[in-house]
Amino acid sequence: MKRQPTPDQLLLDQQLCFALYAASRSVTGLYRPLLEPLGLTYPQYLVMLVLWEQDGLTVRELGQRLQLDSGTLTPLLKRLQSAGLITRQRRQQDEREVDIRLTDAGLALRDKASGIPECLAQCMQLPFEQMQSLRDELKRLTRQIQLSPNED
Amino acid sequence: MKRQPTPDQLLLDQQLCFALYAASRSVTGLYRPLLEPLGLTYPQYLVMLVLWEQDGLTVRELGQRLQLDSGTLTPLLKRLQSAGLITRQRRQQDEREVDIRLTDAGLALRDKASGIPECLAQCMQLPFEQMQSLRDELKRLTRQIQLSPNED
DNA sequence: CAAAATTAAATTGTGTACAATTTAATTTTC
DNA sequence: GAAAATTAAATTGTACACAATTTAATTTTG
Repeated sequence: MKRQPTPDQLLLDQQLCFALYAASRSVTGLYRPLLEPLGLTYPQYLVMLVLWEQDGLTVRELGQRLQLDSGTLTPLLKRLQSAGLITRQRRQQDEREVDIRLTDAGLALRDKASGIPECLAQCMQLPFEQMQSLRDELKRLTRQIQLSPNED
Repeated sequence: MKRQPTPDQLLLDQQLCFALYAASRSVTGLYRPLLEPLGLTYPQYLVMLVLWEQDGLTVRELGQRLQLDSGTLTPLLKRLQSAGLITRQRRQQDEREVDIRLTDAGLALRDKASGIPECLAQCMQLPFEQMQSLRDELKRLTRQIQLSPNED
């Protein structure tokens, strides 16, 4: 009954997926103390980034941008609404769609968030160029995955 | 009342964090159809990878390896136990610790999982060397983050 | 144009994540 | 060696993710 050693391909340290999963959660952890004074969670911060860039999107458009569905966004947006940062309103021209808009408070929060990216760059100790190339390689990977047919 | 354009630093597409977050969820999505026949979720698969590598760890040791706490692991491990893949037992020499061990079924599942890494590599369309370097850069980033004092 | 198909959100249910607290066992200290 | 401190899991509570279904509005089609 000699036990086979785990083949290299199944070793945790070999996995790109785990490196990604661990890095993503670590970076999110860096944001936590910076976002806490703003009263935002990390996914909520992402929504605010999108809205600061372009206000007045539908839930669907926000979802496309962030790759999140209404099952995730609807409750998250309700919390942002409770916090007074956004409004949610059915559109007149198509009542199926819900228009998400920043309140004055939501817009004002951008100033308080403006220092966060630089603070993060400090924490990560990555030269700007290296940060860019890592980011772009990850984007390429994500795009590649989403193009592939995902057998159905 | 002219609205200021969002500064570059706050643009979603500039964020390394979002590239990481999106890539991690995309890759997890690739695993889903491959793990479903094994009856595993992605975090459960990670636990199995660790146990296939070294059986008989405590919850704390598993947590160190995967960077997860007992709040996440305890219910996850209970599900693996319900699925008949592991056993959970208090250790005799220290009753605070819970020993996690593979059942025969849990060990046998390794064979069914052995093809997954290659399948993933196919999907991601990344040359092996590039996959390795991306993985190692992510590990370096994670290590860097976890070293930094995280102001307290 | 009315029935069928499609679409956008919301809802439901399961499974993480993670902070904070609790419980129980072990170590340390006085 | 008993009280205090520490430690390991478990528990509690909040907030995602995401599959699957439901609801309501719009579009397409026969």
